Amino acid sequence: MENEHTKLTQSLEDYLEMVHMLRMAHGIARVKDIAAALSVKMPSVAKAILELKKLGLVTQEPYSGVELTEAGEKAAADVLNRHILLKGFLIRLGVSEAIADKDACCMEHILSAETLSKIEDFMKPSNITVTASLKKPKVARSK
Amino acid sequence: MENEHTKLTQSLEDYLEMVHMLRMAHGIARVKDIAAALSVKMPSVAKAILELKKLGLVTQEPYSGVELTEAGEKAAADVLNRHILLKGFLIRLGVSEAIADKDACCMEHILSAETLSKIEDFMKPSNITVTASLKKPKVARSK
DNA sequence: AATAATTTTTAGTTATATCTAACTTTTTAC
DNA sequence: GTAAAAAGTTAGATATAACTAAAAATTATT
Repeated sequence: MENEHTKLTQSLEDYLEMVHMLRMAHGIARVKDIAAALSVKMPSVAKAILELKKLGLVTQEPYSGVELTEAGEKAAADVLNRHILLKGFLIRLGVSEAIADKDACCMEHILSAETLSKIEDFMKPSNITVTASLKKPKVARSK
Repeated sequence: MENEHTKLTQSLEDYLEMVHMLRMAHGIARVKDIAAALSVKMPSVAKAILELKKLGLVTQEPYSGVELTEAGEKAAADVLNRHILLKGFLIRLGVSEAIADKDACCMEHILSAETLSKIEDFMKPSNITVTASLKKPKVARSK
């Protein structure tokens, strides 16, 4: 229960999420790889990791990979789930994958629970959008 | 043509948009009202206005209301149009008005042109979402 | 095993964006 | 028309989040 209710900054959420993704992809989250993935320099990563340590979300032996605590794992998974939901949502709207990924990455930090919940509803398979047929009927209607 | 291509920060976009809204609503945008509307203190507004002046987006006689330059008018209208589009979009998804307004206010600064364009498409009246009938048929089907 | 290369960390700088406190100008009220 | 109140400004502090430069530790090469 510790400091789980300390609202993370957007930046720290990004770092936490990236640690999670790198650990899933390569088993280990190195400072160098986090920096490359987020397009920042290594000292920026070092400072962020220090913050996340203070918040009890990650641990790190000096000069080695970053690990997630239980609370960190949960927080990272939350962010990642929002990312996945939003990316899928944008793709459903017709946005290209690269842009959907980029925009989801911004949206994941700012949307309220209510909006996220409505987007979840929208993504349920029973919600079907009718488009083309109403715009440009391709076949002449019978009479 | 001046410095129109200086990408504004999210914060400066908010101030510019608020100047525009207050001028439309009350004819004048006072420091005090901008501060109240954005929930910041007056010195924060003063600094922001100084920045916007440097960028050639607003003018201000000392100790009086803030005016928009032509470039400022255009930039503010852009932000406001995004706001209106996004708020309507969220409401269409079922989000309450207050939350739609709040979330639109964050989204308006971060979404790519492509995503905004797809959201515009979605909002065209010919796009109709079919929901309830597929979830819970209220009438027994014939046969 | 010594040296070179890489990785990580530390220290210090810069920019943005907020704040409080204090000062100035303008407006309002008597 | 002066005194009080309100509005605006200036100055200085704090926090976040990035950077460069340089030091320290680890890993790789020969």
